[in-house]
Amino acid sequence: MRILVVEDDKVAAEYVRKGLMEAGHVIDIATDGDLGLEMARASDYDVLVIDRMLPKMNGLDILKDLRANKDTTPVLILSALGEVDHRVEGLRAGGDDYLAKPYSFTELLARIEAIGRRSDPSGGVANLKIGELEMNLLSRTVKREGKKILLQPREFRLLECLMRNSGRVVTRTMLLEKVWDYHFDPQTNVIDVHISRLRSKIDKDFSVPLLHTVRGAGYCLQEQ
Amino acid sequence: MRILVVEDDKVAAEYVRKGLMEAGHVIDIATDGDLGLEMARASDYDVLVIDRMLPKMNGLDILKDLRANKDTTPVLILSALGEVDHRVEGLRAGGDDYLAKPYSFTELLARIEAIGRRSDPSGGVANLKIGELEMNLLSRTVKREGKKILLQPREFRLLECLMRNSGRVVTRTMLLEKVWDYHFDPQTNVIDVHISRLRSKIDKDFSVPLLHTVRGAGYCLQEQ
DNA sequence: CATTTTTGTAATTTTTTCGTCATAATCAGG
DNA sequence: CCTGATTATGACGAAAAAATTACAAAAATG
Repeated sequence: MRILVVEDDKVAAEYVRKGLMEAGHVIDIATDGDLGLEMARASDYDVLVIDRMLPKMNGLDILKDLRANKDTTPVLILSALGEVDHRVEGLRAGGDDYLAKPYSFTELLARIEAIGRRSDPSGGVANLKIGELEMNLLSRTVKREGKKILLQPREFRLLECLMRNSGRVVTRTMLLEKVWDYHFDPQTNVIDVHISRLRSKIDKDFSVPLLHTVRGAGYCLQEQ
Repeated sequence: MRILVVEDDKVAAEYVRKGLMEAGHVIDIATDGDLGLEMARASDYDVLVIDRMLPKMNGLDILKDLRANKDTTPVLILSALGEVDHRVEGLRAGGDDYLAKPYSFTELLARIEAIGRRSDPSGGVANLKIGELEMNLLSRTVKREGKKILLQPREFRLLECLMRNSGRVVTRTMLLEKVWDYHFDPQTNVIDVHISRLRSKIDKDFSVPLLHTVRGAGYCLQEQ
């Protein structure tokens, strides 16, 4: 795939370029917003990776400009902080997915390939679905069997993380990192408490549980 | 995988240990350079994670010493300073990868698994299969003839070890090392008990047994 | 600035898992 | 067909992990 990375931090950009090249893609790098927009317009990329914070022109403005001109190239927005509103903003502006720093390269690659593979670029609404359980990232709503489920912000992030990794075990350490931004062990049972609350909302009133505990490791969201 | 972490900051080391354990690996920790080198030499690890700055002996010196003695175990170098030349230094000394602090745990895990996979390509397979018996490492589930089998954590590790060595006899000593992380003989029949439990789950309800006893030696998982 | 909502902590209960022991079964060699 | 050694199995209780509950702190809201 031809990928444009708009990122001002040269070390980070170089690192991403190297990794994506090894994965068999062709990469261009733009180090500021103006250049990024110009390159995105001039050339036909399969995916754009845009940092939210950029010199000269904000990442979201590039995205809005492109979308205003009917450009439907899939866009992945990188944001520095995992704040709730900031994460949705990228989608609102027309992004196809977002990723909060610090991310692992594996994750970045997976998401780039996911949005690049998507057949209908226009319908790039961020929707996650496991069995009868659906999550819409844009409207921040969750449904199971059509019934609306109200989640607290933290519960939403927890479920989002589990849904993005459905079918695989998400360890406690990973949850702390992805959902709480903790890079240490808080020595409390925050996770247990929130899992319990989440369960009472998404599993309690339904016949088949989706959220399974994996003792000694973490949790796994899966059908059956 | 068996992983040695050489890191003097005990809190950081404990955090990494916990995370890697949840991810299903066996971890040893060395809190200074001398000890790290000694342990790396004495035991056979799949991956070494070495902090660059250490008391008693520099991380790079450990690495150089190992490489000078033809030890090719994959090494991931951790460094507090993310500067480019340090990265090059680490790689030049024989490291397989380099990660600058502060890093995300997810990224550390991804890299450890990546370099571990490089030396043992079979290590990265998500599914193990012997005849009709299947193990999914991502969701940590086991099936035989399509039927789900619930295993306890220790039973799962036991089966994983047997499956990775299918067709070969796995000795009791090997099982103690890989499954229990015991480096001594517990003088009890733990293994027998767990083998018995495992059998009752994977073989009992099926016509052909897969788990065979090899008297005086150990056990062997095999078709027929 | 008061009120409501949301989140995190701590205490408690419940569940699960593990290892040991006691005893039974099986095997191999004489 | 014994016999000693090895392996198999079942049951029990301690320990660990996770679930739940109630409450307090913190954050958001108007």
